[in-house]
Amino acid sequence: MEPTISIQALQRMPTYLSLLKGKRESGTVYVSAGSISAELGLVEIQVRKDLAAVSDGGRPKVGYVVADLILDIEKALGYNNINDAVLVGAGKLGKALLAYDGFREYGLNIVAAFDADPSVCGADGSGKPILPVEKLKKLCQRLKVHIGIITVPASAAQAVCDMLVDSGVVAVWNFAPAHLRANDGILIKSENMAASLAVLSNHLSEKISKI
Amino acid sequence: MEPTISIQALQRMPTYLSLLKGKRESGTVYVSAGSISAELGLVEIQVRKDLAAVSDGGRPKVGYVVADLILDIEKALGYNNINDAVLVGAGKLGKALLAYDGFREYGLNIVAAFDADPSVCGADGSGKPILPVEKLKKLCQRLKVHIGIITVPASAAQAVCDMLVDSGVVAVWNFAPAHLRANDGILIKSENMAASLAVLSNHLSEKISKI
DNA sequence: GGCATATCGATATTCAGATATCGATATGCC
DNA sequence: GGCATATCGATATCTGAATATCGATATGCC
Repeated sequence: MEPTISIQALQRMPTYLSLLKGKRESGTVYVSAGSISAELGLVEIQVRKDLAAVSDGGRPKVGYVVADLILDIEKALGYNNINDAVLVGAGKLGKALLAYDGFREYGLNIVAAFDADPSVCGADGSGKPILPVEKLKKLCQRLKVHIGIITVPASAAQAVCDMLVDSGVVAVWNFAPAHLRANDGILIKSENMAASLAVLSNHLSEKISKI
Repeated sequence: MEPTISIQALQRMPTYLSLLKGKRESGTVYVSAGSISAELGLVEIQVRKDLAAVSDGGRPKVGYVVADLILDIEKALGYNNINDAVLVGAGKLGKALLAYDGFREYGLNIVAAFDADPSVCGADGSGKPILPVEKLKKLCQRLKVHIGIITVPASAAQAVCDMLVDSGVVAVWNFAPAHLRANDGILIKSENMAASLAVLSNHLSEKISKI
């Protein structure tokens, strides 16, 4: 194992995981790559290759043991050790993410939010504190936080990113519509809605023009 | 033109657009692929190839005319004609998107939200109506809405997707952590946070294990 | 126990996108 | 006007992911 899974394969893992957990609930013990692919609308080959990258528990004629496969995937994803994260930018989106507790399932725990505007600081409805951004570095270092979530306007995003990296963060989840740069070894994963909209919009304009 | 731009290139367009608009504001008239790449931290080649896919206005020694380039990109993306959209699932995320008015800039206008739960229906703080899901099809057909946004739980996502397609939607923006299927010609763009988290988490577990 | 079959794993092949190379062209200086 | 240079566009190579092919192996029936 440990053959560095491709990004795309990694991104499909949560889907497998969710399907497998459903199967486990309903008491299914074995599952084949073929049945998974049929249920998810993917091609069998891809499922098999993805699973091969994280597990070697597949047996011909039988398939995979559901419970084992779940553990293998979770291990590959690192969901076992819950990761603490900080969030910077307590605007609308920031607060929505802060209040959303579904991330725990994926091993993510937001411990605190930060904002440059002191008027929004204080306790949030979610129970998580919103702190002045000056306290960011200290808290990250004290709690050994390695994940930072950016929900500030685009213009401030790069500065916040630098600040996070300086505080010891090695994985950044960026929701600002900006292209961020950081040294090697720092992973930046952008949730760029503008980029998605570009794809949708382009598809639509091609589609409509054909009508 | 019209050489079907690659998805990845499309997704980079909003970044270019935002940079270019900044330049236009500040009165810059010409811009070269090299300077763009430097400012965004990309490689020059890629910028040139991306721009070549949407514009032929580049002149040696001079570069591109900022204003023309903006128009070319917007034309390729179809931002000129504002697209109406409906949103299904007026939960936390749904309401946040509904209230966010920044999408207009990208040519997207959410006209109404729908929910299966009648108790959340009515007027929203945003001024957009939240309607019972039974009215979805009629409204889509009447207003010729072609974009649907899904913010329901994963278990309901596929059903909602089918319903949208049946109502005439050809581009689906999916925020549910589920893999959706639809006929050819229907574009499904998923904003899968779980997938992103998988990448972050995996990076982190590899990183930490090395320490 | 042997054979048919479901299913996996390993090894090609193909494809799309990213990167590199090189020639072409417009500008500006001498 | 001619030459140096910035910058573009076209073509070629490389890389990584998706897809296809085929042999290997475990099960269960006869």
